[in-house]
Amino acid sequence: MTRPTPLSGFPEWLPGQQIVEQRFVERLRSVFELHGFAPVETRAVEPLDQLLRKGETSKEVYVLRRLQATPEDTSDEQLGLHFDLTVPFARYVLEHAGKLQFPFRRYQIQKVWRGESPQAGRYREFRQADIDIVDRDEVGLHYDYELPLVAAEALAGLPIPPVVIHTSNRKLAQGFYRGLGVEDPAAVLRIVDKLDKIGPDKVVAALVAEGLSDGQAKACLSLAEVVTPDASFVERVAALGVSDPLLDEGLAELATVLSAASELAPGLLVADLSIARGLDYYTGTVYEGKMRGFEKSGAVCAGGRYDNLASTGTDRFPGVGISIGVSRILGLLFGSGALSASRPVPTCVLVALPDEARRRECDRIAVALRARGIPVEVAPTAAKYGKQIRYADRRGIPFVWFPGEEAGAGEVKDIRSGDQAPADPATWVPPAEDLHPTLG
RNA sequence: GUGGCUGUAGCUCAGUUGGCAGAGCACCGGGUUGUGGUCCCGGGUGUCGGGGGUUCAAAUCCCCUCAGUCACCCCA
Repeated sequence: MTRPTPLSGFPEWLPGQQIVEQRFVERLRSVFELHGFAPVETRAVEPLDQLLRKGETSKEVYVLRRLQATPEDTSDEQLGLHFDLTVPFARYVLEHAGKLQFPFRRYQIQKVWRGESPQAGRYREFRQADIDIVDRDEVGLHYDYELPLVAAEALAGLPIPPVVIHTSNRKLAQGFYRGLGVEDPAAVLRIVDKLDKIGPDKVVAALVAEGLSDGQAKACLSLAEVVTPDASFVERVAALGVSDPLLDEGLAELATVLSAASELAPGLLVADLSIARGLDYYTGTVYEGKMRGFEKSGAVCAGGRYDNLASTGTDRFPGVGISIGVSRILGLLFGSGALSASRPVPTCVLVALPDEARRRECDRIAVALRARGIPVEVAPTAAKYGKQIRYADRRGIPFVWFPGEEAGAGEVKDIRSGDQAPADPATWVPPAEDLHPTLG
């Protein structure tokens, strides 16, 4: 048996990192629930036609197939692993609409799969944390600022660099391009989106190469260069002299979002009219959150409004949502050594074992401590005390408990300070910050 | 999916025109029959990412492949 090698794009964390991820997810969940979002989990697979209902995402989807399937057997052939949590949620809403109350707010924290080529912070299997609100027929515009603010609040409570959510509106851009007489708005969006990467001159050149006139290209660039912390982008766009009803609609929507956000949580959202990307089901507001110091590594959260994702012939459930890239954030910060747990094991106390014959006595000490919620393990062997202390030290376990010569007369040592004092397993408590591993 | 760079011990890396696989840190044992970290002594712990080829001889040259990374594409 040769040693297994990693699988490209399928990261696995070490225990210390897994502890970080769990703390991280717990934090997100608690903030989501604080805002009244209900938990949902969907199956890992969806019918392929559900996944591909919108846009050209087929190349990203992993398809499921039974190993023993005969060529004639196509029963599973239509299943694919979900590549995000929004499409499965839209399906879930339609399927359970009769049992849900609208507007429906849910959070969903699960892994998703995409057949992309991996890079730093970019995986084929990764965890996302989504919040979405859907409603029947119409979903209120106020949700367009509520959701990014909840996501920002959840992230702000974690020991990570600040995240700023860049916000734009698909209608605004599309209306602008239409008013300008541009033929292929999608191509323009793709080019304009690279502004921060390739710079204004190359953007104009690429737009001209796409068939735009010099004037059109410069107008598109001017729009993309608009970045404001509040609703003042409206005047900036108006000054560009393009008029179109869809543009006006987009401007009004984005203005509502930005004026609310700049008042409720200054600095978390910026209007950035170069933001164009994201999955193709977005129809209005779009978000792209960037983490300070990691702007080049792409968005750490993203989302937007989707008016047409969930609809049967008669019912329509528009929604707005945002997705936090848990694996990406963790991968980037682990890679730069900027995030770790205070210790790679949950254990708070190691009960030292003086003699194998006294193991039962040590077990009783452990039981007494655990009964009060203190994570404890008993030393694996009756090695020299020096080795047992080192066992704890290597794992970052802060306390070693030494049983006394007589039952109940033990001592506990803080191995960081070396302080050691008599203690009773029935009453001793560690400092609150040592009870469980913390993020740092 | 396309292209560039990289891959040697747990980690960071050295390894000459092809000639016995190395260093620092980490780790293990002992000094120290029972309270660690310092210090001293001892130990290399390795399919040189994997497979194939050239050669008397390959970590070194060639081909393929896997992984990491960067750019593109796309995106969390």
